[in-house]
Amino acid sequence: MPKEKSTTRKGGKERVQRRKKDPNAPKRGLSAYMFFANDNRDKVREENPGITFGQVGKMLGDKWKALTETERKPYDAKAATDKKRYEEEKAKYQAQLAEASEEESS
DNA sequence: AGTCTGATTGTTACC
DNA sequence: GGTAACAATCAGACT
Repeated sequence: MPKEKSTTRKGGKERVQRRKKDPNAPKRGLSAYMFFANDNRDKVREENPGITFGQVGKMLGDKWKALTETERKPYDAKAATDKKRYEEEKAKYQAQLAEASEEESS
């Protein structure tokens, strides 16, 4: 493992729309957790009717890690698929940059 | 060359 | 509409 830095907002401040140097911002693909949540959100809520987001989120994360790589596989696979999608965006995004640069040469 | 931070993604629930 | 923990992630910016 590279580094175990708490992915949690260190400052716990507003991390909404920030730094955006990308012209067309190729956004990133979804994370395995996103797909995991997509499949668990309704399931967790079903077993926990009336559960608030705070509980769902924490519980989801706990279960997420509870899963083994094998169980994460399908989710990771989806994440990888989404990543590919992002790759296309990134490719186009960079292609546009190159094009713009070329035109700029004019 | 290597690291690290910042930005982004999606969920639900509430104001 | 936006924000809040939850986790991943990845690419660009920085040293």
